[in-house]
Amino acid sequence: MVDFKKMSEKESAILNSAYQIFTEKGFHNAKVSEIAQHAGVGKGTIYEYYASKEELLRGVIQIGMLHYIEEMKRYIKDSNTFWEKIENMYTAHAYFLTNHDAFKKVIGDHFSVINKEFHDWMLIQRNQLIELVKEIVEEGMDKGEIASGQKDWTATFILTSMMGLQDCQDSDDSKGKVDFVVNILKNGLKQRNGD
Amino acid sequence: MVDFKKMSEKESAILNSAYQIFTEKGFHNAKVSEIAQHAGVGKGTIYEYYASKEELLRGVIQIGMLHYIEEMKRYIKDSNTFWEKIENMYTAHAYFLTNHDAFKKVIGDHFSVINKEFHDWMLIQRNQLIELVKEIVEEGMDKGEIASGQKDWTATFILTSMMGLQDCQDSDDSKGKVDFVVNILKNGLKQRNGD
Amino acid sequence: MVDFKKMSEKESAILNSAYQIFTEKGFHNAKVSEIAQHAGVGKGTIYEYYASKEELLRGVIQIGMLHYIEEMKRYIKDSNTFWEKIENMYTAHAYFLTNHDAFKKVIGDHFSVINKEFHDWMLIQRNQLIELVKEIVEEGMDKGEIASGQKDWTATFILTSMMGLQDCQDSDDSKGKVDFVVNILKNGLKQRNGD
Amino acid sequence: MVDFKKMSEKESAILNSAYQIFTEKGFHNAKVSEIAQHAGVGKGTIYEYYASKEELLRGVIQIGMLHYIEEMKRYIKDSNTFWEKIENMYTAHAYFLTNHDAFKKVIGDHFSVINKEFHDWMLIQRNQLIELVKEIVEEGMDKGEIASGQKDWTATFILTSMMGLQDCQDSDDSKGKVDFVVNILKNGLKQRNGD
DNA sequence: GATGAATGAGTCTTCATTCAT
DNA sequence: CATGAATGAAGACTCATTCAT
Repeated sequence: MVDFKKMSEKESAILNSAYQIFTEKGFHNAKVSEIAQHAGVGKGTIYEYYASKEELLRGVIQIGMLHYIEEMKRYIKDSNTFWEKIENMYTAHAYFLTNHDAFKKVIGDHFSVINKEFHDWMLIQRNQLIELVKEIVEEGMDKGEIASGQKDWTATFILTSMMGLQDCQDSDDSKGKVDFVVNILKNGLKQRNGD
Repeated sequence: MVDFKKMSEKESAILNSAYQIFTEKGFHNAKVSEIAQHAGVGKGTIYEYYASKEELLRGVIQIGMLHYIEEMKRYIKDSNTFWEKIENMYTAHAYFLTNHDAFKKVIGDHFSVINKEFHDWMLIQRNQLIELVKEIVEEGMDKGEIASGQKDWTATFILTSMMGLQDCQDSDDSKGKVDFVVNILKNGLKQRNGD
Repeated sequence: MVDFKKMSEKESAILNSAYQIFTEKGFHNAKVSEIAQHAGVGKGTIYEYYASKEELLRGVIQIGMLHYIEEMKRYIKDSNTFWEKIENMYTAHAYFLTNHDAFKKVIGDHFSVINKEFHDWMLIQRNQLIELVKEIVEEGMDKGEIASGQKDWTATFILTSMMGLQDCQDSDDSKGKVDFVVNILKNGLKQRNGD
Repeated sequence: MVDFKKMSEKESAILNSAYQIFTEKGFHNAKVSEIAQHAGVGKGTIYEYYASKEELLRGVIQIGMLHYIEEMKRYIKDSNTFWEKIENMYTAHAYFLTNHDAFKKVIGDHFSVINKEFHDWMLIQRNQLIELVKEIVEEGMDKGEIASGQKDWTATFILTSMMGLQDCQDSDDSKGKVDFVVNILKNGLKQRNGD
């Protein structure tokens, strides 16, 4: 999955196994002994390279992030226009996630502690939200308030944009950001006649 | 923080304390005994209401989610146009997060297992990404490729939009979605003369 | 099962339920709350009659023992000869155990902590012993060393007699007792011509 | 007490300590930590060898049973006649119990949950029974219905024989067994003139 | 008397970490 | 360097018992 240069074969094996086990089970449910076994090394050997389980997690994430950002930069390097860069960056992101699928779980999914039943419940909640937005989108498209097109993607885009509002600090700040984002959306989604 | 009707005072206290401790320390580092103490009840009392620590987490998240979605619906109810709805929804989201600040941590932040030092490192990584995008944005604005304005917000918006690409399944799917999103961005961020 | 006079209906219900639950699950795995529920009373009510769970167990056993001994005496009362008495006593014992089947579990079976798999293993061990004795018995019958007859019962009888040797204190004591018991067996099992 | 070959010193120590603590306090009142301390090992070490406290109990009993049966077989091996075998078996049994005194407690005594006061009460109950039988025996000897001799032992033997009637399934079954056992007794205990 | 919500002492079990080999 | 047997701190969970109603 993740390949590293300048790293002993053992360390590389450890990091790879850690990556896999962490992504599969989550940090707390992953056992050092399991990682060791998976890597084909002794438990103690891991501590030759990493001072603690947390240090190991950091190793995994660092490697992942470095690769991610490197890849991002590599994709952008040969682009000239803004839109080329953005498009390439997005492509790199999508590509990275597709090929390092599990990685996002280390970064984003902490629900491994939760059983499947509940996880499904969470998705239902999320879907409720998406449905809510999809209805609004559908109505908007019908009335011609926004450009017709992929309803699902549009709803997802709207929802995703909303998630960017996480760091508002006060009412004014949030008002400003909401305006800003909604304005972009307005332009982005409005009826386009030709282009 | 979270207020519940139809719930014994004790259960409400437990849920509130659980909410607080979970958001402060993360699920795995939160101790049931600590939650009990914080709620001013005995350890055993928690188990009268919730069969396990996980069940308790679910209780916390469920309540949070229900409130979140309820609030969302309430804000939208009296809106007529698409853009009113969207704006209100965004406002509700920002408002909710501002007022239930810690909640997003239960849902989105799993880095509580990680010490501050490392957390900072993560932010630096993230900032690297933002800086990368900010540079692109700046250049784009300078060259007139996109409308001038809030550089930070624009970069964040671009980054956030990118995060919505998480569920691509194959190369074609990702290509389509990238195109879709970039197109919206193009329209959303392009030079607007008049409006 | 067990009926008691001079006892409130509630106490009687509690004792009966305790008897049942204790015999089903063993003392430690029986929960006071379960007994209360089974008896149709509140948990606290049990403590009105019995100071503790142990006290309750004592109540159950005492009642059981009293009945057992009473019954024994009742059966013997009208017998005249030694052998009538013995026979009646044995009959009473067998009858009691058949009708208070579970009671012996409280008294004799402490393996409720052990899962089925292991319990079966224990029985196999016991059977090994019985088989061992049965072989000896068979051989003895074939050679005419003992009277022919029920092999199983004979083996069981021999084994049971052996169990009576539990309280030997030293080598001499045990020697004496072994001699004593074996002598009775010799006479009891030897070829009988006529009777 | 129990000696084992092919077993690490640590495991042997654990098993011995478990044996001792279990026999002293009973399974439920024995604490794993206490066993560990007694064995001079860490609590966790026990779990290196035995998956659970129950597994440990099984280990203790299995070893005990294996030794018991082995010893039994060893004693019998060189015997030729039926009565030699029986005598040797009985001797082995008595010997085993004398030397592994506590073992019978793990197997047969579950009253460790009960305090001394009550345990004594139980013995009194048992003695009542013995007294009852002793009286009958005495009378029988006086009247010449049975051979004179050790009254105590005779009473115990009779009582022990009775305990073998535990597995009767119905009235007929019990009748048959009672007859069978009483008949052996009749022959075993009757007046022997010469021998 | 009767109740059951509340309690918290008590224990098994896990697992990251160490260190002698 | 590599190992894995040994460790013990830490914490979820149980359930007998209490006591206000």
